[in-house]
Amino acid sequence: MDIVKTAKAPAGPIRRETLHHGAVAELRAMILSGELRPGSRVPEVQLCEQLGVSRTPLREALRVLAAEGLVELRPHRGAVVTPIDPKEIAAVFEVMEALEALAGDLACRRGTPEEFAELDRLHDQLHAQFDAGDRPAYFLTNRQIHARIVAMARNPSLEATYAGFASKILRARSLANYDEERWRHSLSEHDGFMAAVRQRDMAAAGSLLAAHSRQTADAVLAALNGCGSDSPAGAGRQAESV
Amino acid sequence: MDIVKTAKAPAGPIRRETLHHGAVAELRAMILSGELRPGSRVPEVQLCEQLGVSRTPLREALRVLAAEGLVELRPHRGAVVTPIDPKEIAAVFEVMEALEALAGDLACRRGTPEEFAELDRLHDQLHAQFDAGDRPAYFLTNRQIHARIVAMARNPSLEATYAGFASKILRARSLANYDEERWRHSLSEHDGFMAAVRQRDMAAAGSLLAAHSRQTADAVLAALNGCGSDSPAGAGRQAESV
DNA sequence: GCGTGCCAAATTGTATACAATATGGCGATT
DNA sequence: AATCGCCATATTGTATACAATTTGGCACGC
Repeated sequence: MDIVKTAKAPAGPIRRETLHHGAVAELRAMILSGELRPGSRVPEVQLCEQLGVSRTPLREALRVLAAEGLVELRPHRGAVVTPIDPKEIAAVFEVMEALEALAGDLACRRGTPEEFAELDRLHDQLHAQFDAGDRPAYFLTNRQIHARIVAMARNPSLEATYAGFASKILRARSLANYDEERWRHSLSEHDGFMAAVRQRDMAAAGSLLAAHSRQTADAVLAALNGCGSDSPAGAGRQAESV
Repeated sequence: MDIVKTAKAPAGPIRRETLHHGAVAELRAMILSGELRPGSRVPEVQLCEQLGVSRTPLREALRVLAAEGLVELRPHRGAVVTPIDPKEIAAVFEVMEALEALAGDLACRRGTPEEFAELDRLHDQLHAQFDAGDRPAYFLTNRQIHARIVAMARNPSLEATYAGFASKILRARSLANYDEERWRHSLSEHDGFMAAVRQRDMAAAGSLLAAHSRQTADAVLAALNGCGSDSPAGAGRQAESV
């Protein structure tokens, strides 16, 4: 077999960084984009030739993703992409709510004028994309706004934690697009916390962001399991997903 | 076809853990206990024979710990135990405060009577250990109490995130023992939030736990900055650490 | 016909061998 | 004598080979 190091993977060769680091990025993207669907098994050798790397760096990448919670490793049974468990997503949103509140508060305290202006620009863009009915663009801008707010909090630990939770939510959301009414309501919530942010009202911005997260949680969870009961008090048992 | 060995007993773990999984646990313990000091390099081969494993599982373990933030990997330069950065610890505490508040709130909503009773028992034990002047036992019980509260929140994501942050704080605290006055004050804070917890007062428990976390942060950060930036070797200054 | 025990194939877990890169020392040159 | 450049060494990054374990199937017995 000819191992051609110059072989270009379709998604891009991994050259500057180490192979396993690049493999982590590739695999994470594949999981978040849905290319690797939740619950699907992940045969090592198949991914090896798909990414153009050997088993060693690929396995190291899988361990990292397992630590992030995106895949699950079962000894001697292989790895599976972590299934979307409504219970778990509910739990994630519960923490996310607190993180959003914290981020909103800190962002108001620590953001620079330039950052606030950038936030305003993105918010206008969000409105334009809503008016244009461009859902994908809207959601991208939406994520950028929230990421921007978190960055303004000047807290790398918060930023990293937030990113991890956001990725799990993103996977769930990709399975559950919510309807027009929720979309409109989401935009009005953005109007709300942006008003608080403009006034540097830490308390209001935090609680409005938390409320926005809670509303999003309700919509996503409703779309996930249909019944959509918003009772956060769940039983302690973990439901095994199908 | 069913072999009875596959019984899933939560308290009866089969020692089927893979080598890299065990290596992760070993290394994490070594880092948290301070056996591997912050900033020290981590030569692979040396650890290999020390742990009795080959390089492959060890490297996988290092990747996992790097994802957790306990070690840093520099390409072709080896791994180092993540240094204690006061800035980072401050950031960690900032998030921790929000997590404690959330945990306290949820624990009041979802804890069982047995768990509340257990909490009371641990709290009494804490007092006894304070009266006995047994610092190590006190801090162990302290951690157990907080872990118990987080468990009562019935949120695995919160629990995992909390554990990660707690481990970083633990490393910092091992370098910085705080004084008698702070110790006494810490106990009174425990009295405070325990009173709220007993009454299932979610708001009070959350805010008091957050305040306790903030006070702890002040003490730890003060001790960290007092120690200076770098201590060459473990001087006998910290007599009762851990 | 159905259940049980064993066996073979496949896949993962581990170890070792090879290649690439960073580091420290040595010598030549100015 | 000091500095720059090169090279030897050591350590990490990667690939492949080997061992262990699970799983599905099959023959045998009831």
